Amino acid sequence: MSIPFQIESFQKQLIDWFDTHKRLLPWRQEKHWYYIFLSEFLLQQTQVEQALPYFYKFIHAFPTIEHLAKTSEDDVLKLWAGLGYYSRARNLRKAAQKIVERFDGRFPLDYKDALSLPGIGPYTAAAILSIAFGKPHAVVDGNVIRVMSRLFSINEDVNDGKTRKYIESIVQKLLPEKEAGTFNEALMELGAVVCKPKNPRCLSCPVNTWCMAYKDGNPQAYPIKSAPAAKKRLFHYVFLIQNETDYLIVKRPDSGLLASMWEFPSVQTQKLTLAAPEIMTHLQKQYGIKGELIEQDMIRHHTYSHIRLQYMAVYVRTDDEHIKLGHYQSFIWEHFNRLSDYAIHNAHKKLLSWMASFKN
DNA sequence: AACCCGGGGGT
DNA sequence: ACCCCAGGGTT
Repeated sequence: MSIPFQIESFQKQLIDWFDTHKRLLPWRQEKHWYYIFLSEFLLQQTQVEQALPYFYKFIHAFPTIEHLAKTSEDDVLKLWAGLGYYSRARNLRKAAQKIVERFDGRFPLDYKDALSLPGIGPYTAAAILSIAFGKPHAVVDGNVIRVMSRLFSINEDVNDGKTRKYIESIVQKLLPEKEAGTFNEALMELGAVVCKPKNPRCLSCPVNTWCMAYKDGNPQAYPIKSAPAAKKRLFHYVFLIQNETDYLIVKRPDSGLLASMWEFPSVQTQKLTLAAPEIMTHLQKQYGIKGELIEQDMIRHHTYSHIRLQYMAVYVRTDDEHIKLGHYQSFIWEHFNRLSDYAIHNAHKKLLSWMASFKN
């Protein structure tokens, strides 16, 4: 399609708004590519406010790409714990290693080379190359899709590959060669702050005179999306097992859900209404541990993007020391006060406060 | 193309 | 309780 307005006016209006209204973020102060690189990993599927404390932690722990390349996977995961999508942390470290070893410590300026880095796809490659190096690559993220679908009232499913290509072609036409990075940042900032999913602030929008959805009075109707798949329902018993003074934690498999994160040994069941002897039978069959069930927690809920998990923690005392690993990578007994040294995912982190009530 | 992969914020 | 989302990898 051809853009039904003067593109230069649109660009200027958007960039002028960004210059005066942009949020002051740490990776916008000194525009070193390493800061952009780190922030883009943190910001995948993640809000700025949520990513901020992690950015500071990582910059402090790994001031340069070389520091990041030299660290262990466990250390990266521990720093990432609580942020979710943990493959990002593993890929971040692998990408740093490849940049140091293959590209001499400098970010590759070729788009295909950037795409070859683990954890860097079309969006992140375009974002880093445009924002850090001024290369004319258009970014298409959730914000851009929402803004474009409203600007041009796109009545097609944005989850469809065709629609995605269509939006990409539009953004490429709107992109200014000279200020590609600023324009990209401005477009995403507009989506995050003004052209929000709900209650868009159209009266404050610098480009509302060109917005078809605003003209029609239905910006909230966009973007049009097909219904997501229904979430699976899972049930877990989670065992807080005490041996003398220490608790048992285990390391998850290195692929799949919560890969390589630490947790309390768990079993999947069909329901959460088992009697105590049945619960302990599961524990013995799966992990080879005999013990005494001291106390049961309440049923808790945890929702992932595609799973609705209900789980119940069980406080168990045992004299056993060794366990059957099952699908876990490894196990270790640790004092309650030391559990925070491990990368434990959020669902099980919630159990620490309950544990505090009976630790001794 | 479909599915897998977390967590917090908004309503 | 249910909605939304600053994507990439795998199959």
